[in-house]
Amino acid sequence: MAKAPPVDKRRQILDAAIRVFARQGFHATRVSDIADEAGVAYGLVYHYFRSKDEVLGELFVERWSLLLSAIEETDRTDAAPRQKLAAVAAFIVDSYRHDPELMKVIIVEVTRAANSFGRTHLEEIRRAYQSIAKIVEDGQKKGAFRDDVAPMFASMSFYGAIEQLLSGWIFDVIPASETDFDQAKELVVTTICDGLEPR
Amino acid sequence: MAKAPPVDKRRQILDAAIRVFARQGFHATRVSDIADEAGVAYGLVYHYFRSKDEVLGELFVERWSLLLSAIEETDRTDAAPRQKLAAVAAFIVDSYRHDPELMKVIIVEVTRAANSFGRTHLEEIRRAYQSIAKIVEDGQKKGAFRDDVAPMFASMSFYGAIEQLLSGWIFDVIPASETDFDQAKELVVTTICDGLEPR
DNA sequence: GGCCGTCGATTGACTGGTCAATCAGCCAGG
DNA sequence: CCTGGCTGATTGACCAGTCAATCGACGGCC
Repeated sequence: MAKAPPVDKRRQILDAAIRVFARQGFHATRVSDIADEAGVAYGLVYHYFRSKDEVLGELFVERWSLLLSAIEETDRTDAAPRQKLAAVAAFIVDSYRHDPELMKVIIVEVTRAANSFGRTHLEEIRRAYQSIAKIVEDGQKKGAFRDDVAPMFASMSFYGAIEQLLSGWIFDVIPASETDFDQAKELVVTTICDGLEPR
Repeated sequence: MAKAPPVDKRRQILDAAIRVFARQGFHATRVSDIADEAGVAYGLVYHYFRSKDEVLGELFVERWSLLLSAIEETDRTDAAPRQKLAAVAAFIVDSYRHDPELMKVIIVEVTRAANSFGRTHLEEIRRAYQSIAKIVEDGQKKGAFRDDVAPMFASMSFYGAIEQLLSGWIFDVIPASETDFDQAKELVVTTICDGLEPR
């Protein structure tokens, strides 16, 4: 018999951590909560990770590197700048649609918590802003975007708008249905590129 | 002799808390840190406040109610919708310029930490979004704004963009000089109202 | 004036409970 | 029988919140 695929306990712990962090928040979860949720002994968490922080760090890095690749990948495309922004927005919104718990953890505990834990990852977060800024800068060179707005500034506004929407969904401030997701993707881009005032 | 104005220890504690929270973050500050910074005995903090949370809560409510009034006040004005948004942006940016430490604490520990502490104040936070949404809705009725964007959605994008800029300043992701502040006020409004694409 | 009682403000040592992290071994598969 | 994934009781540190004691301003009373 082929040896039973050994359940990957490390993965099991990470997945359990997503659920528990999403439910209780990072600070309020004890390492024993993670172990219990994973159906694993307390000590095993420390066999695979040096600390509770490292568990969260791993979750963040896993997903953030995907985002970084997605942005940079998109930028290499020869699509119109506006389309590139649309692709980035779609990727982030779809990430949330696909795995809301993980995105909640990343946004709430890392991205928007740069003071405590996130400080460690500021460099990676900044890199995402920078990549989006590059798309904007490129659009300006091509005359597709007005050039009186600093690219980094536009990038922050764009990303900030998206993250605020995710936060709204996460905390039930605004409704979150499938159609809301699709509209959101489109409307962020419309808002940022066309503006609120009629053309 | 008029009796010397008794130093208001309560205020002294609140002001010390702003400094310490801004420096170390809420979770990392011990109540003794606040007391030390205020030059006051440990127990006195508990004389004036029921808990460490209540200290932070007080700081938040004090300032957030100002923001709320400012937005609602602005809305009562008969200025153009775009001008109203500009006024709101200016108020927030100026709040940061005037007292960066307090704004850092509010944003990092409450507004962007809705999971842990901020949950208690979700209602007040939502009210700010709602008030901004009202300005947008009004603008749509007057034909000043396109009406195919949900007001609440536009509001979240607008506020999210501003908050992201403040976060950028707070964590030194983007430079923060006096001229940056002034430009930011203007550019958020330009971006949101006119869009990035040339007219 | 001098004395005393009251009461809120202030002090800081102490307690109780919580958890992250360690570590001494267990056991299953080779 | 040996290796290393796995176990979970234990330890040690940390800290929020309590509380009993002291201080000092003020007013009433002789």
